[in-house]
Amino acid sequence: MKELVAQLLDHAIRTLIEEGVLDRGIKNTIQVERTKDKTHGDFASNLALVLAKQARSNPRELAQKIVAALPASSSVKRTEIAGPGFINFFLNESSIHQVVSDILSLGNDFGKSRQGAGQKIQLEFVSANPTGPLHVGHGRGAAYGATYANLLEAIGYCVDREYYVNDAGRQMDILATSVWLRYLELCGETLAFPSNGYKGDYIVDYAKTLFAASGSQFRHDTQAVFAHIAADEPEGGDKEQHIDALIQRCKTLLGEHNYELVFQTGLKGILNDIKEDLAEFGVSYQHWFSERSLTTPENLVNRAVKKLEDAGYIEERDGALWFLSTRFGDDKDRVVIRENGQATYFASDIAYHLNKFERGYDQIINIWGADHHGYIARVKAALTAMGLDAEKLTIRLVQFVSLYRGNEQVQMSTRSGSFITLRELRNEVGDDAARFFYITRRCEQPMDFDLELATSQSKDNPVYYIQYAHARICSVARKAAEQNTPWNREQGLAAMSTLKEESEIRLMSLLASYPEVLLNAGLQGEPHLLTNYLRDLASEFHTWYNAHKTLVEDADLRNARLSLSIAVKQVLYNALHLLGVSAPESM
RNA sequence: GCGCCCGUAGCUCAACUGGAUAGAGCAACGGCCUUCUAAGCCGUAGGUUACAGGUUCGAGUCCUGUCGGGCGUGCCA
Repeated sequence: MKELVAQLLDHAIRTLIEEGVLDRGIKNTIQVERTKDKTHGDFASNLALVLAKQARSNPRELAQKIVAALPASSSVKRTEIAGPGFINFFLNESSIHQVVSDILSLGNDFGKSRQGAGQKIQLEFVSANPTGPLHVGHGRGAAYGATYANLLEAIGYCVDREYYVNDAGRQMDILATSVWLRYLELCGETLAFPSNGYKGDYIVDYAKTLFAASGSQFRHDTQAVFAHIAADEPEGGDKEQHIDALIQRCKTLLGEHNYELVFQTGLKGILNDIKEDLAEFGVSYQHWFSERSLTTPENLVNRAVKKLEDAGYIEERDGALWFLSTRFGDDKDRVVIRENGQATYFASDIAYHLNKFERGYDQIINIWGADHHGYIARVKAALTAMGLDAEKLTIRLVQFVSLYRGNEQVQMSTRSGSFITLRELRNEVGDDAARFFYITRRCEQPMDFDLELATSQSKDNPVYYIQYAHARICSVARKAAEQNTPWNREQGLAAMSTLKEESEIRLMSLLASYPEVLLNAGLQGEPHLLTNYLRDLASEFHTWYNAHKTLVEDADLRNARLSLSIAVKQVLYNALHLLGVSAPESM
């Protein structure tokens, strides 16, 4: 309908150009908006305001000329010029009613579009290091990313969801060593656990798994493990040096094969936990991409560095290899290969993005925690340096979640093990409320999550309000069947003109705007537009429900109202489904 | 210091990316169940959009500066 109005305006402009009223070279980007205020009609355009300057005319006069040149349409009842020169369009009733019939025939597909035309988008999100369970910050990225992907699919894009598994690097060695030390404790050794190790209880669980599978075959006595190891922080030493020395000792005592076995016990344990957690949260992926796979069998990291080198953007300084990212606007140059010959995390990232680009996506979207924003400039610099189009890559930052219990902020740190996990949050507030709550705010807005408030069950969770509207409609439909006057769709659609109440017209108009809201939310990657819409729709429905009885004597009116109700139910369902929230039939 | 994200009602947030009188939900107050689910509805109250300039028909939105908050600024991941 919005397109129709735009077409009418476009036609009018062309007529005016032919008549010589407007210059041939005039730039006309036609904007049509749904009005906030129904006294302004159903749609409004600012076209005359935008063109007034180019046409050297005052906006209201120009608006009059445009209106005069508008072709007749069976959908438009009348037009009006208002305010500084807005053109308001009032639709006639039959075109307002039409949406109910459209929704009923399209069903689950109502609202979807082909805007994306099958373009391939890769969406990478969460990608938390597999060194511990997901916490509430990851939960926000998960809810946001999963919903964003759903929205893109709904508007015609082909989406690959991917999780980048950081299964290489020092943090993983710390994890493996932590598991081994806990395992030694289970074997009966007494030791001082390193202050920089992973202290969470889950580490002990994986140590138990290892002990159950392998007995004490990896046991070494404490003296041998800690002999000549640099002192830990509490003893006045450096905790980093202490843990690095322990890692080396662990590798030496276990040997390559056994070390890998301990390493895999920890990695698989955590990864399975993460996968299960996300699956239960309704978050699924097409690919789990291993960082280790970048180096074996083919070393893509070396190839990426070579590409940069061939392009002339690598320089050796102090024994390390530097990527000259300042040539592309970065603040400083960055090391890719360290003095000790090891690739940096950044080098892996370059290789990973090279790989993404080689897979032939039309667009690549990364959802990162806000703490990674310093990486945007350097990653884009690397892509440009390799001759790739960095514009294809969009990085969306998700700001942190601060947890509160009442007025007290909950401190979180992965290393110390004192954090709230996503699983704990899900168990406390439920998956529906968690999914919904996470995306009600723009992702670049920091979020305060008050557990006491969210766990207070009923009122404060907006999701119930919307689900309740859905359940109410189901209840009415059940009631209609019980009293032997089940919904008659044909009769209802034929009698739409009996729906004359103001709230009924508003409701239909709101239903008609759903495809536009979905399109906007998807293109802009802002799911909160959809949660706002759902609240509005539920509110408009509840208002109508309270004011006007659906199951009335008059069969025409009853079926028309039932048809409208079922259409509302369908749209509630469609939107909730995209958000990963259930639509209960009764509550 | 520099870079990024922000600053809107007492609180938590919107505002269709520059449109008409800045809107919701909590919290407060007053009404509505013999009636299809009261997890609901109706009404009242709440604002110099941090501040100062600028751009134009028109600014919460864009540009500059100031103030305030969060995050980042490793040969860590």
